Amino acid sequence: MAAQTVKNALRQLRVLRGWTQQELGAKVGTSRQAIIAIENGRFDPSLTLAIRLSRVFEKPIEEIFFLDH
Amino acid sequence: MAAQTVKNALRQLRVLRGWTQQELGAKVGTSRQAIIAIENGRFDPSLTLAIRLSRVFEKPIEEIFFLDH
DNA sequence: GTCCGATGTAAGGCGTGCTTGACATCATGT
DNA sequence: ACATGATGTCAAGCACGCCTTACATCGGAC
Repeated sequence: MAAQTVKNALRQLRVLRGWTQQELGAKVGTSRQAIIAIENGRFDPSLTLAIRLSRVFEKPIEEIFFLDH
Repeated sequence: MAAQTVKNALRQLRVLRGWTQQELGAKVGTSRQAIIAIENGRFDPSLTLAIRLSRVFEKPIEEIFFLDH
């Protein structure tokens, strides 16, 4: 089953900027489905993708992704 | 090909603190071999592991892992 | 010269991250 | 009624992250 261990603020940040999932995917060079899966907690992004996301949102990784405990 | 796309300052930070690879692995809950592979650029850590590493080094992820371009 | 800690590599295996393509739903607009 | 855009799901497939076990090397201490 999978399941993510990291929570994230992707959807909130994306909607705030008025971007669609497809637009965000294009910005960071990944697929629309990958964005959906990450936003909905089906799995965690790779470190590479997390860094790209933090760049397009102009926020440090620690303010986008949260690991419990 | 594989190969990492993210460069990191793990070895430098680890040696500065006088930790062995095994000790660092234990601190972040991973194996000695995984630490070696990451330090030597055989692959990138997962986001979860990157966050754990940033915590034991008490440094933001951006100061440990570097993505080109 | 031998032991041991630290580092490194290799192989087999498993779950996950991500891809492409196809299809479903719902809201909005015409 | 129909089209379109945004979101979501599913499935097959591939590469990677990480594990365990095992073995090799090198340096320092005795």
